[in-house]
Amino acid sequence: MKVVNQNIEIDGIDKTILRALMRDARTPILAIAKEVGISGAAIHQRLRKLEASGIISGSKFVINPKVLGYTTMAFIGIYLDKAISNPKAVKQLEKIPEVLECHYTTGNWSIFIKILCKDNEHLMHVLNKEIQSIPGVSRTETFISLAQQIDRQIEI
Amino acid sequence: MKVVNQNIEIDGIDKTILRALMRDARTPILAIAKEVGISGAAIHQRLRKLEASGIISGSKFVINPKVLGYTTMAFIGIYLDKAISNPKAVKQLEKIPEVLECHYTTGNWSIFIKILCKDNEHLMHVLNKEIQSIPGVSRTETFISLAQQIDRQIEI
DNA sequence: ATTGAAATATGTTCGTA
DNA sequence: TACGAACATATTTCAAT
Repeated sequence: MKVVNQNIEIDGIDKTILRALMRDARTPILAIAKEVGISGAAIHQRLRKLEASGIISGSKFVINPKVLGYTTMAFIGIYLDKAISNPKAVKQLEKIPEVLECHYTTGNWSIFIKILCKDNEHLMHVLNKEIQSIPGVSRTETFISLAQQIDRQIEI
Repeated sequence: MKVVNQNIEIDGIDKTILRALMRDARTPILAIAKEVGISGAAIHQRLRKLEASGIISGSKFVINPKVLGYTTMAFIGIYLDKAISNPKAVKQLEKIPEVLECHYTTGNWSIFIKILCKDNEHLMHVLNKEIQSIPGVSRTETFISLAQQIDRQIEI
């Protein structure tokens, strides 16, 4: 597990910087500087500090999967045989690009995943041909997302 | 529902551009230009086209919640009374910053959410005080994520 | 669609307070 | 920490192909 600095002091200016960049990673430093009322150089220096602290884990372009025809999101609870090691199953799941998230969870399932497919037919294929064929997968329970109402990061 | 252009032709160069920016939203255009072997101006023009197509829905700084002490992720299936309208419940969930995702799903639950809390105590508070107190919420089922192994976007 | 060059805008460094 | 000025890079526009 990666060690991260847990002793960070984030003041209001830092929060403004982070909030602006969480909304739009390309917000110019000088636009933020103008908003908070200090110089661009100071914003730049604070950004360096925030990066060093580990609080920023990267910046990403977010693509809209619907435009590419991916309209069917689903959550799948997976039951694994005792025999198979969970990490081995995760390695197989990593090879399936439709799997966007994978968690070990408490409760009945061994593994819980989020997948994104083009349509129900595609979902069925991934479920029956890709996931069910992983050694150790005994049973799955699928919940299709009919609509996503909230999608955001934690509040700073 | 937002209308998006479904008739997009994405060639290999577009894919290289998108993949670079999905990895790091601040990748310089000229670095991409060098990688694919065409001019910066051409990359710039393709980026404009991709933005106009709607395939890019934004760019974000990704923050590492662990550094802020948020270490407990959970998924919660929510049962709603027939009486309450689902959108009303969603409106209440929007007010809870710990709720990162919210879906209408097939299956037993009316609503399925992902939440991120500092610890189990915090999770219990959000569950018992914030979520259970929403009018119409009759019962919930909680699955705590012990570890997240995969977290990514769809492959381009 | 692509190019190179020019014009703008933005990011970064540094000496100083 | 913060500042401004100097400097280095990056983005954007444009006429031409």
